[in-house]
Amino acid sequence: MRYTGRMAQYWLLKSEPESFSIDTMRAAHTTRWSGVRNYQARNYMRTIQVGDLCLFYHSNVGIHTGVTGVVQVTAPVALDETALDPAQPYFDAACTPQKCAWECVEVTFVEQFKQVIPLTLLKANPALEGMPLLQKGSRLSVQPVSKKHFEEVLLMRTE
DNA sequence: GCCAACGTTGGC
DNA sequence: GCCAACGTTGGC
Repeated sequence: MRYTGRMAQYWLLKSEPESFSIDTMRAAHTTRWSGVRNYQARNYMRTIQVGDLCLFYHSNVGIHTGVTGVVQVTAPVALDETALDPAQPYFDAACTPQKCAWECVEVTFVEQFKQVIPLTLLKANPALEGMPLLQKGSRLSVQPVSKKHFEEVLLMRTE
């Protein structure tokens, strides 16, 4: 798939596949990217716009760690309702429907790579130098990706 | 499972 | 507002 059209911004969304994988994402087709409970990640989320493209990253899975696909933002940032529900793991007692720190966007599945692009390969690619994901200590589950780096990652996929 | 890096909490 | 203690993330 090629990406053309309006000027988009690019992001990387992290998920442990045990809790939400690219397979689940593909099956769901569309989902709200809920559960982000970090202010810096939340701040990035607030600047995400409909049409923006996101690399889908599997974290914390050893050699399977890496970029697994692409999703696209299909609805703007809004209240993360999982913060209001005491039954949810991401419940936040400080949140009310009127006032809540946590927000999320809706994303829609675009593509799943035939093979994961592993973190080791990303790190070995000089064209990805400076990518926030590759910085030491980088833990943000929502982080920006430059157009150059986004396109470079797509060049590394097998499909 | 280890542990470095980072974030949050709370006593003072 | 400082900072020690604690909790979480995530690569390895």
